[in-house]
Amino acid sequence: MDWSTEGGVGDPAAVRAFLEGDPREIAPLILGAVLTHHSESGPVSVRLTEVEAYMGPRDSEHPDPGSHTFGGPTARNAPMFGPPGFLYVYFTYGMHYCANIVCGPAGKASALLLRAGEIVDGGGLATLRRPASKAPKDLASGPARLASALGLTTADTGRDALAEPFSLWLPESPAAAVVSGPRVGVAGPGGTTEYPWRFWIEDDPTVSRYKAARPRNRSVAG
DNA sequence: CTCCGGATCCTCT
DNA sequence: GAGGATCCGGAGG
Repeated sequence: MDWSTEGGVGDPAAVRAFLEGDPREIAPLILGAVLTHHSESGPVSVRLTEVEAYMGPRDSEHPDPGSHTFGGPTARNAPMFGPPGFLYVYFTYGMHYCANIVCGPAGKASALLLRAGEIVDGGGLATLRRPASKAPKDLASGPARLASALGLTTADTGRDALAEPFSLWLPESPAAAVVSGPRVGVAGPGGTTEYPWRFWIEDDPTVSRYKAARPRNRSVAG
């Protein structure tokens, strides 16, 4: 990757080649990249400040018990088994969407969950989509918040993030201070320090606050 | 500031 | 059936 390109790298072929690698190596380099979605209502752009890497199925080279693909292909996770640069968007908790960018060559079933970012364009539209946010830095400070601010839903899963109405620009240079730690909200062994695959820009105010996975209420008593 | 519970339905076993 | 790669508002310190 030619990091000296003025204004960053936006050529889809170059970006897709970059995304063909291991998401754990891509993660610290993709921080600072700008993802844009041109919807009918207008564009919104987010500068990524926090991502998480998710690897492959249990019988693969890099199994990941925290990944949606751990148990193998399903209807939902199908895009993760496809080529890099495409979106994997899933619906969770009955009300939220979260978006990933598929990484690795087709078949690896790895991806980067877009956990947080700074809205750098289309702040008005992002605010309309996220009326609950109390400050601009909170517009995309969480995976469901980021997806909401960008207007992403399961209608977008499987779509190419490197072609209209989307675009992805890699930063002019890698972020100076990137740190890593265990992934947020992942229950079981995949959420431990054995899998320190959450990456974020140190001290960036838009990074989400860490929360460990919380056990659910049991609806049925013993 | 931190902690906690409820919301709400799709997905896979 | 069970539970989730979450968010938000309210209560308490």
